[in-house]
Amino acid sequence: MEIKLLKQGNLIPPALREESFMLASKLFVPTLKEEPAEAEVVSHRLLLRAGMIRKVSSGIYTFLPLGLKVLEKVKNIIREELDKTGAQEILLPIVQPADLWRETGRWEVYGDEMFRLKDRHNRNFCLGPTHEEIITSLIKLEIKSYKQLPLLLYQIQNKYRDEKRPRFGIMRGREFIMKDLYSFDASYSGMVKSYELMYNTYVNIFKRCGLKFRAVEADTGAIGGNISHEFTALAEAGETEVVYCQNCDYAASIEKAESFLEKEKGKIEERPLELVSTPGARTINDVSKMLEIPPERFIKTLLYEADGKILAVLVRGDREVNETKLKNTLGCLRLEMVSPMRIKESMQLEAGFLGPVGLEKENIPVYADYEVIYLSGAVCGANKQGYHYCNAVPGRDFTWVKSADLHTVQKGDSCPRCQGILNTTQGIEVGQVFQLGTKYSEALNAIFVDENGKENFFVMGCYGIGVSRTVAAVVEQNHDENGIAWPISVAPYQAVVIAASAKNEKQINTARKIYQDLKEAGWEVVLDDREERAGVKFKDADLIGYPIRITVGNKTIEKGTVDIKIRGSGKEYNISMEAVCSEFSKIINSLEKI
RNA sequence: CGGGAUGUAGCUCAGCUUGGUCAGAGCGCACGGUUCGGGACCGUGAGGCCGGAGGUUCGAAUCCUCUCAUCCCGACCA
Repeated sequence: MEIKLLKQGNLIPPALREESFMLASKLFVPTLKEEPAEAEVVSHRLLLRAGMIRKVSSGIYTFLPLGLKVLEKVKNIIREELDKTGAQEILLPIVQPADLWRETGRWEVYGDEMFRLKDRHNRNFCLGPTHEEIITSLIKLEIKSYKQLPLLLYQIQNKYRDEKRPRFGIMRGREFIMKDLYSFDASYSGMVKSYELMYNTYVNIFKRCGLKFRAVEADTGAIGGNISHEFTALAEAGETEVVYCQNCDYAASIEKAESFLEKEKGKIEERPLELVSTPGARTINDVSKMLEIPPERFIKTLLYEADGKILAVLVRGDREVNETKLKNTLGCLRLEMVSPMRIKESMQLEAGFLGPVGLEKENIPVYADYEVIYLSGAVCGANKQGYHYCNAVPGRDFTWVKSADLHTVQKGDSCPRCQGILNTTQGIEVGQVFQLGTKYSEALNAIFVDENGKENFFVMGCYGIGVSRTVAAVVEQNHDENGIAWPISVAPYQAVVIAASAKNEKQINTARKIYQDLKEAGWEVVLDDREERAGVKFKDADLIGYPIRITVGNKTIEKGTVDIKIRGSGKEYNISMEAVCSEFSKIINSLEKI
């Protein structure tokens, strides 16, 4: 008997089942009046307070109904734009065998950041931090001919990275949702076309999500490949620094950004090397003041340990070493600065007195930043406690094994393209696109046959969007002191209809009518039917961030009108009840254009 | 992984220095009443073995040791 009922779906009354999702009295949206103690950044705080997410463990979150709705909106925008390009959606597994990762060498490279696990047979697996291996092995088995190319495949999937320090809620989680797309082409030129297609698609996707963003040149990091761009949503809370030119369209991530090399800037008349006593001056600033020579005429010497080998890096005194560039120059896996303690123990010297002169005798290879080798008389440590050299000339007084771009660009530097002035800004990296080439297809021996019957490696690209992070970025850019103000495109619902007093039958019936009309017209609307005071419902509406709020109350009901308030702009309209549906469409249209 | 901090009611916190009516407040929740277009008010009530384990003590939320968790800064990172 019970089974029969279940089959017929009669256990829940149809009316309740249908409506409970859109009645505020039934919606599972636990809003918080007070600031959660655990949250620091705006998006984290507001997503918690608006009842959209809850923390389960550090960096691991549950999405509640409204949070999930937003997530799905973003996903659908992504799907729509990608499907337009001919890309096809698939779903790859989260649990992946270690063997596959050993083939590309990344089982080792990924290190502690990878969640690893064993099955009951003691075989090694990981929770996928990314999916190049698994998709390449799929393509290797299934795609044989150039006639099947190009192929664009994507998935939206949970990814796992055991971050050393998860933070900022869903902005940097250990479990997060990502869209990743992989392109397979028969040639490099084909790959570039796929890359450009994706680049343009990303622009459309992030525009539709209502984000202010920039596409910047980026380092390729652990994914590998040559050319890459990051899509960075501009936000104070962002963790990545972006460099851009005030004059031309050059923009790059701080890891990648270069500055124009001003060879003549450091030129002065060469003088003989001079040892000067600088007791107690441990920093460049100290010595600079003591000798009255500006920091840009200093050479900063830093010791690093790269894959177990000690080396020295030289940058100008006013510069910071860019460890990403250094890593790329050295081609090493692990890079760490040698601690001042260790320097003191092994060289009987405080780190502040390190210098390049005589380092070759110590068998320490020297890597010099380009800017350093154009200095024609610099101050540097003398490798002797309490002493510095003046007038050190590169090539004359010391040598180096390699010179390269090793410094981090700073605000005010010159643009490498046009020599305009560079500026910096903070951002949230919401997407990144890579030209991978054949890195993975070679490692996994993934081959197709071309039109001449010859075997070739697939030429690949990969393209990621942090979906959950994008949600956080949207909140960072669209909020005020009262809460979130969702762009219409990703809002969990387009509107809320509030009966100022739910106990007033006339009000609640009118509100219900408007709600049903809008719903029938195809809009996503919530009816706030809770028996709360109006203020409570307004506060919640602002916090949750419904783009449009329709209020039915005593102020207007006698006149046969309702109030419509736009969350983003704060604009209010008083319109007649009959016109609600048509006005609503107009308002939505105007909001979509913004 | 280094540095700092915090764990007491669903949430935000007080109490810990000086061990003994210290199991507290506000919000939230339940019930009753008054209110009703910007997080109202009054009353009543439910709810916590004070993160966990060990120790010191006649007695521990409070002191000591260990441990776990969380957050912040740094390092690290598609």
